[in-house]
Amino acid sequence: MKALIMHVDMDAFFAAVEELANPALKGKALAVAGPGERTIVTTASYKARAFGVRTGMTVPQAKNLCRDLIVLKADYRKYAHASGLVMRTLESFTPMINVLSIDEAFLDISDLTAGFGEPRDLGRKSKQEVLSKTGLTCSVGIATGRLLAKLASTLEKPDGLTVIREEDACSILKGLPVGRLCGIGPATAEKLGQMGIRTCGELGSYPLEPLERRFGKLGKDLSRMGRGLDPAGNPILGGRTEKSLSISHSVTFPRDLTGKESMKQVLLTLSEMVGRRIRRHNGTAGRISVTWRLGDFSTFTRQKTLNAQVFLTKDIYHHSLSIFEGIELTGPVRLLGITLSGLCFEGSGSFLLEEDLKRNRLQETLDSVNDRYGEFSLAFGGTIGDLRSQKVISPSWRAKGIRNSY
DNA sequence: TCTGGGGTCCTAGGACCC
DNA sequence: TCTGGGGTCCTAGGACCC
Repeated sequence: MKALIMHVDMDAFFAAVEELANPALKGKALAVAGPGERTIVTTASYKARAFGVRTGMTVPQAKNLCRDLIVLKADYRKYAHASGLVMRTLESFTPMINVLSIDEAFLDISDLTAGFGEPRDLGRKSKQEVLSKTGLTCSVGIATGRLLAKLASTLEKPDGLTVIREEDACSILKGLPVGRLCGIGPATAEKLGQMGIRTCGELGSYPLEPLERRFGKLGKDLSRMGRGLDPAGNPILGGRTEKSLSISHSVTFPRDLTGKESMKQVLLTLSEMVGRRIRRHNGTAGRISVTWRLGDFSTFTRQKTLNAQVFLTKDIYHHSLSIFEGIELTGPVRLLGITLSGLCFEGSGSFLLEEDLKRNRLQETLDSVNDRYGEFSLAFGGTIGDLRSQKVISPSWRAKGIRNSY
């Protein structure tokens, strides 16, 4: 028997949570924007969407379309809390759940429909439960695979419920633009277009060989996707918890910066931010990358594989700085970021050198004070407290793997 | 007052080793 | 007096996702 998958996608999640927290906002044209001054709309309420406001627009662009638009700064703590309620509610249906992001999850409901009758009844029941437990609406898609379930959840948004039966998949895909499938973005859609492929129907019936020649490994997946099948090797639902592969922080400056000196202060702050996160999870990093973006949006990275795993702010800063000093900046800098990778979560190990022991104790003291009184209450000289408002979603919100706690 | 921030996966070239 | 070939690690960049 084929697996039956349900995809649950919250409707205008951040905006809906804000409306719930402040009923005066209910039904208003609302946009939630990122941190900082040069920011974009991350979520628009449906009222705002009616004016043409979309995710990814700059705030001025959005306001141009909708004079009365209310713009709120994202408050991830609020969203994480609401998300926890949503996911726990879904988990009460089945442990076979794969949390895809803060507002989305897949459920394997293959063995579940017996108790709920038709798949549609189960979809309806889960929507009711989410609404009654959280006050939030979601859109649900049910199909024989993740690709189609995810597509289905978009077909009747908001507050939708769509079941794609196996026998109907072909007719739905026939005229559907390839870009509607999760995994086919603008670049791939453009390349497919050059081959004369515009719809999923055309993609599914296209000979495999030229697709593989053009796209390599992706070619086989594309062919499957055109026929409504999941890409090969898609992760299995309900697997073990996976750890992050990387931890990063970046900032876009209010105005492009030119002086390398001022950017070093930012590097130190970013080192502290990624360092605190990796220490909180008892991890270490074996690789450090520095990312910078120029005013023209060209983006570069330089990375360094380390001889030893690191987790202390001072060490992260030291290595980032050595990368940064080797960089020749060819213009004003818009964004600066640090990524830790080559992660290991088996603990920070023992401290063989007295010096390391002392530095680690100092770090633990700083971390515990910051834990109690808030980020950057205490920090090495030079960190910039202004970044402190830029809280992030905890790593358990990764777009991959199975959540185990909130 | 064009274009956030945090992620994953894939490719491709070079170094290096056997 | 010719330029094998596989495997692995490292690096930089691109595509895509929410």
